[in-house]
Amino acid sequence: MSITERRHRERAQRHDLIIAAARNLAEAEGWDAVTTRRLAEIVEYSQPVLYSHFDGKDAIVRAVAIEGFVELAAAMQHARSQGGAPAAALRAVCGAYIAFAAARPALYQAMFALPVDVKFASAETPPPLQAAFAELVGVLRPFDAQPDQLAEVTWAALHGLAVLCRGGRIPPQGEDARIDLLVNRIIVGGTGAGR
Amino acid sequence: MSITERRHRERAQRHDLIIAAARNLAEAEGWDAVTTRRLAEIVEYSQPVLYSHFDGKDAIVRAVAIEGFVELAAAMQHARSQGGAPAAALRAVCGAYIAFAAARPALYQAMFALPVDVKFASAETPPPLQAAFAELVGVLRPFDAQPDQLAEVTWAALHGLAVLCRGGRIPPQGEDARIDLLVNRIIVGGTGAGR
DNA sequence: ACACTAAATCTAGCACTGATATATTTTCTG
DNA sequence: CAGAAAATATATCAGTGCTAGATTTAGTGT
Repeated sequence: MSITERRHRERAQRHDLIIAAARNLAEAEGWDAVTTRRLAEIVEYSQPVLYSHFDGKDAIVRAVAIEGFVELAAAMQHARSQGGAPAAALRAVCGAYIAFAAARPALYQAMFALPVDVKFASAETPPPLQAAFAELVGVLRPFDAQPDQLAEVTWAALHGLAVLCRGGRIPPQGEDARIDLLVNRIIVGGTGAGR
Repeated sequence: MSITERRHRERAQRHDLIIAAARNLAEAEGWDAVTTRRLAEIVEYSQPVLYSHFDGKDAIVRAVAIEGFVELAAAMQHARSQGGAPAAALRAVCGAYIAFAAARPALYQAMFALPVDVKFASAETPPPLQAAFAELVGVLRPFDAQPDQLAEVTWAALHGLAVLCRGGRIPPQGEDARIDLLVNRIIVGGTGAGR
């Protein structure tokens, strides 16, 4: 059965190759340029083979999005482990979030704009996304007795900053100051964990 | 020249009819259902007439978005004029923003997701959007010496709440509590206008 | 009132999209 | 080595935004 194993391995490789192709193409030319035909051309197979790997184009985008959640969770965890004091850690995590969104706009777009069926706190929530959210909850715990709710609002604020800045709605140069402002409001306005 | 005048009037009516058709169709079936052919069918003209009114589909969406900005500005202004104390007014404006986004999801999507070229603080910013932003700046002035920056962050937070809630990322039932939390953090964490 | 110009509108079509049914090749099995 | 089965490719479908050319409609000059 070694030959069938090899074929299975090659199929798995091609699976990953399709995801990588979609991600690279989106990052280079935007998601509009990601068509099934261009993906097939990059992978050097015919177009319909994509449908033997994925249920459709949306499934490919969703696979890219999950890769993004993994990396975002890692970036937030890394930022948290670096900063020492609670306030510094919070600032680092927020900064890492914004930096991630700015550095990989197409990836971030796949995670939050394109698919409509990935929730935060649900049974079918992708584990990486749960991990990223938990990271934010953890770093917010010192500042509120209800860190879950605070994490939702903070995530919303970070997401808003990221998307408005990327869309050009908000000038990019003030982004650091806005993060400082956001973090300050979280810190000083808190009810404290012991309340 | 009365006949040409009538034709001009009819053209203007058709212009508005196209925008209304796009908006209604998007609100009823989502923006994916808004195609040039379906719009032409609704307006009961051939498809290419759309291109004598607009530069393309994006221009139609942008026209809908600008209608949205007008109504959002009005809603925020109304909310501000109702509330008395600064804190109550702020809460009312934030609530009105979220309510607007929740009540007209497709319209809100046109305003913030689809077109990529509408800025907040720029020369070519649509006046209604400037007005809406100014409304937020005004209601935030009692709470910070730099209301512009605070308004950017607040808008980002509101936008994030709206879009995450709509996307199902965040459970809808806690939205009011999240607004309360956001407003509280803005109020108590402020540096004050006179500092 | 009629021919003629110009504007408005429509028909037909292009290149492209995501997706699928069918044909063809390749691989495994008896 | 023949036949079954899996994997891949060709050809095609309906639908998209958009546009060139034909056609109808309206306004003008005589």
